[in-house]
Amino acid sequence: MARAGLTGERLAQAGAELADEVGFDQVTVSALARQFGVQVASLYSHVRSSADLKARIATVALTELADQAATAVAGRAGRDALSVLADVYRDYARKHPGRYAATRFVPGSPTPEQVEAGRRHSELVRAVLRGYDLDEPAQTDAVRLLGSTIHGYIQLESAGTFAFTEPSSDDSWPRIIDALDTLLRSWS
Amino acid sequence: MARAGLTGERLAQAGAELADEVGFDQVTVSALARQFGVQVASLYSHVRSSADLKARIATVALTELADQAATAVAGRAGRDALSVLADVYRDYARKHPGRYAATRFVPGSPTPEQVEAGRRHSELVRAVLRGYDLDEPAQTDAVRLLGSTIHGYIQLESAGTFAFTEPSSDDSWPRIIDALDTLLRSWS
DNA sequence: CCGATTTGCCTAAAGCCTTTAGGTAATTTC
DNA sequence: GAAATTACCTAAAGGCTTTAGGCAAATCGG
Repeated sequence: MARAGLTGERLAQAGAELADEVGFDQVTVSALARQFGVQVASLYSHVRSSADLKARIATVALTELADQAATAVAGRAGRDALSVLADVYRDYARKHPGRYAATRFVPGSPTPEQVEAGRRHSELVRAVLRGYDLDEPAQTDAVRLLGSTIHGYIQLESAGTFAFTEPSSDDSWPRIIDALDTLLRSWS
Repeated sequence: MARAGLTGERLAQAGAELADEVGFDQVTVSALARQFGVQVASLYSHVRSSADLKARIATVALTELADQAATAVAGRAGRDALSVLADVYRDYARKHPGRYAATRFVPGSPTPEQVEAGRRHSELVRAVLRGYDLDEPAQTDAVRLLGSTIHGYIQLESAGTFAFTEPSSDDSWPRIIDALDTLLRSWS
């Protein structure tokens, strides 16, 4: 019998694609095995559990997102950097809803890769904040504010909370980013 | 055989309590049946499906939260109102993590009760914003900003994102609310 | 108050998902 | 080419969801 060539890597990658197609919650070890035309139990040689699979998908997404954000922010500062960073997150969430949902998956204790990815993300936000000259602890407050707002907006938007009401969500978004920029500029 | 006296109402209520104890994701029709000392299939006379049960729990939580917020905001304005409203959400999330998680449950199409509860929430935020004199569309933008930030913060905080780093999450929170107050005051 | 209807809870069963145990065959290593 | 490793398999147990069909308790009409 020919082998499918499964590895933890490929499963996480395929799981990420599957998540975008059917939704992160619908990603199961069974569904993934079906995709590879393989028996369910076979995947358990590469993945410890269903939660482990999801954690791996989360890592894929978190890393991919950090890479894109890093590229986008490079060479920019101030309002420009802030806007581009926020857009990367939002665009990623729209393009890869399953992967984005995966980034919210928190296993009991995060893996080292996830901790590292998390560090990269907050480091990027801090880089953007360099353009606003804030001291500690204000800088940490600002990181939390930006993270909360951007993530919260994406979350509510994708839940449909802003749909069917004027102004459109697309119109509110840049104005909210503008407001954050103003706020950071005058952070007491 | 004595009857347990199940109704959709009581199941939703018990489901909400169970959610706080074991986590919203762990609330299953089976677990609930076990709590009532009743066969699983019996619940299906009162609840259409697992998703229906979760939607009912979401409605319970959304309504409860709107009630508390309405009480807290009554008779307050400006920064005071904003701060109290935000605290109600955050305290509710800490006290009732399962219920709060339930508020994020979005079934395919929301029930009329959920739509109504959602309307109440945005209406409350609008009431708070009356203290800041904003015209449309700025007011809607501001509603979205506040909703995103408050919800986003609670979400990240409960995921542990802010844990183990200085300043404590409790310290950042009021400063972020302050910053939002300042921002709203000077919304261009 | 009693028979008829409704309603609440039950048993049974099928389908899907997770996870473990233990086996066979393909691949790699020496 | 033999030995060791690795990839995938079959089997099986246990949990959750959901539907179908049945009995008994509560309620209603006369």
